[in-house]
Amino acid sequence: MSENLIGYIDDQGKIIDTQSAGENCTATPIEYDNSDASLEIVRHSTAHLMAQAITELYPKAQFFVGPVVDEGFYYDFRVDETIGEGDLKAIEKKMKELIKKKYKIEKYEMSKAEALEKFANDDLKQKVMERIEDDILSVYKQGDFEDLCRGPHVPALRFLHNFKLTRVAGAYLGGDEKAEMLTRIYGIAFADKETLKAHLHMLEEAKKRDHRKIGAEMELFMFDESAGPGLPFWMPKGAKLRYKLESILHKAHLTRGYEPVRGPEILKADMWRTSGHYACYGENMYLTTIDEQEYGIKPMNCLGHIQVFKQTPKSYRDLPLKYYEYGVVHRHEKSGVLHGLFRVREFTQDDAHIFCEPDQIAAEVLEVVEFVDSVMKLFGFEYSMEVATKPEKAIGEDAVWDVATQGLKDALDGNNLPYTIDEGGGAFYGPKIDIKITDAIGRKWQCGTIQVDFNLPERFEVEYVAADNSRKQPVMIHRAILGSFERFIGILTEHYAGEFPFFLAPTQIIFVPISDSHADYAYGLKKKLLLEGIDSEVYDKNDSLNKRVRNAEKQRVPYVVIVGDEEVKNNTVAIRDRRNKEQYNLTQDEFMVKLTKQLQEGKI
RNA sequence: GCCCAUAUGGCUCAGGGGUAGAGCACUUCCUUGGUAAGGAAGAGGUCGUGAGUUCAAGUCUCACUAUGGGCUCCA
Repeated sequence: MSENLIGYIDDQGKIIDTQSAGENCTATPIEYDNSDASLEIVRHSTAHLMAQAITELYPKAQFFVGPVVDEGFYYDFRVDETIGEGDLKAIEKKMKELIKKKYKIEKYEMSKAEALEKFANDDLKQKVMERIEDDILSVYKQGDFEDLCRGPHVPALRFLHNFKLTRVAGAYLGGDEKAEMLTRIYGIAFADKETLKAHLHMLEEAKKRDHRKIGAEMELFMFDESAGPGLPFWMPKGAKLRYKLESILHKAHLTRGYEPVRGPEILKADMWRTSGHYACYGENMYLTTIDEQEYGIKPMNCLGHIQVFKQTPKSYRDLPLKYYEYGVVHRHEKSGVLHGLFRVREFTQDDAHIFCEPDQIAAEVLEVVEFVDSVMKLFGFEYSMEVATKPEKAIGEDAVWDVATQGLKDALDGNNLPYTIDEGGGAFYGPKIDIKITDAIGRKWQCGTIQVDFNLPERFEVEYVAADNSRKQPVMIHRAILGSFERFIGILTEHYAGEFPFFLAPTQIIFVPISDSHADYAYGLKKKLLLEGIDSEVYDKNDSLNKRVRNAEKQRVPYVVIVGDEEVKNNTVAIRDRRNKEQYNLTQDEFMVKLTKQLQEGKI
């Protein structure tokens, strides 16, 4: 038996640890390394080692569950003391001490009845066992420490050298908001020191891309305590960036047959009652009273678009009719979930509603999916799609839901587009396809969404005249591609680490005149560029040339352009191309052609 | 909302009971320099807010506010 054998993996991909496998196990051996199977065992055992250390430091600690997760492992437990980040070091130290004791990890089994008896004094273990259906339970033992556990585990503690406890957090027992809150400690483990170090380094690098940090450095956006949480302010640089993104999207909508509309920011509460928002979404809405009338600030833009649609009679010839709006919405998100631009209380959706006949749904959904794809390609994003089904709080009949849900699936299936299912994740008025983007540190964020809705047209008696002169009800497809400008710009910032492509960069060029006498030439160029829709700055402060070049370079601007006697005389520019890391000279005309061409790259 | 942590000039951070420090940024002056920090002088904070303990509080306690890490991944 190899010294590095820590388990086996059978034909079904199930991991069997050495404690469970017999002497003559024929399954494929798992060696101690950084493979997925190996790390799963190692991390699970490290979670146990941590629990053992916590038991020694906090003898009264009671443990709930300690699974392996995507990014390592955690253990949930209850202690009387409060444990902070500062306590992690002590726990790590204790873990290292325990490793030196060279315990073997042993396994034994007992009936569920015996286990219930054995852990009779531990209500958390009782809760764990409630959720287990098996009749035979296993217990793992290392030194004095015993824990009910399904395994798998490494044979001995010596395999657990390379770990790091990363954070301490609170977590509800069983993820239930109404349940007690336990303490959770997260950690990560690898098979060797180098990989652990590399992983921690990667996390550090990801932190540098954090849009909150870059947003402050580049003066894109800000929050203000006196204004309120989750309410972003756009500073000039951020507003320029946003304006560029909006412009790109405007054209993209117009060329795809969408028409702009705009609804009011607040509507009478009765309208929200009719729509179902009051009942299903009321707790997230901001309500106010004006002249003894209750009003609701819009959390969605649908109602405005419906009213516009209803204003004039519509024919089947008008369908599909696509209205779009950069709709500002307000939603009362729980204070604890606010997160930079990713989760705010006021944001602007790139929202559209497509009114169409039922047999047009598939084609329209597909067209939206293609729109999404071209936007994501423009920015080089990986994304995934998810079909979300009927949630607990919902309006409309099941049969209608089934038709709509199937419609979405058919549109994707028919075109071989991969997707997953999010059971119960739909909007209260209909099922949806969510488009999720992965951010710099692997978190997934919902951006675009496509939702089929039979309910609102019915509730608001939306109609069109069909070919046979009868009145029919259109289907509404709600859709957003970026989701919100706030979140999308946050993700873009991390994606590019602030080094936005030319067509998005808030400042596209910084001119550095060598001396005062060259400033006018630079200002002339700046004006010329502005007429082409290109933003530039002239850095003519009284600093040394070297310093100005250095500072300009640090601004994450695509081009730094130096102008001196040479350039003024020949009508040229000396370019420092940051993106391509090269320097070259161009005539003014060549320069303009190059830049206007680059602007075109932002077309979809 | 809940658990834990954090909160010092525009930014990054030091100071841990005796009435505030550094670097960068900012202002003025000198320097007019050909590609990553030239020099000098100066201004700016009562230490998130409010209470409390103390002869004395950024510094200790409590509350509040804001920010950060989490709250699906099932022995």
